[in-house]
Amino acid sequence: MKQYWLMKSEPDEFSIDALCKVGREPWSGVRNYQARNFMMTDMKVGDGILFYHSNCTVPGVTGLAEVASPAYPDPTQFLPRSDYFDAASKPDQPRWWLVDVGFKRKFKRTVSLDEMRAQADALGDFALLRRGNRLSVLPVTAAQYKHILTLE
DNA sequence: GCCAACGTTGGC
DNA sequence: GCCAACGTTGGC
Repeated sequence: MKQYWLMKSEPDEFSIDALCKVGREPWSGVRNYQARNFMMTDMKVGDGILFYHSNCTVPGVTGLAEVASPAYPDPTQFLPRSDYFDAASKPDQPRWWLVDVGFKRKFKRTVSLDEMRAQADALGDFALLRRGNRLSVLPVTAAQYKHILTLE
């Protein structure tokens, strides 16, 4: 059963255009257990992803991607020079896991957070719209995914 | 740059 | 196990 997800990225760090260019990217750097668990245990190759730009002028969904690999340990946790280094994580029992994300397409226009808020009735309970939500990887229902596509 | 919300850490 | 302190996220 195909599932759907929303994954946030700061466009200054890694935008939908950057993903388009490289085609596929290991989603490294997630250091939140809830977000990790989604990648580690729930995501399956081929799952759909809404690519979301955060911390920018117009936050919102800017394109589509897909889960392109099974989960594997995030290599950056073992790199002492990395911002994402985690001294407490041991290679025989990695703490942080990720999946590769593959580019599908860029939206013609951004479906903004404002627009999605305005569609709260149609979208129903949506983790992205919950107050104070800071999760960078979150589940989306098939109905929500479909509805957001109609807003493009 | 501000700040509310929230997760994590560590002392007790 | 509680909770204050602290760090981070992310909208504005």
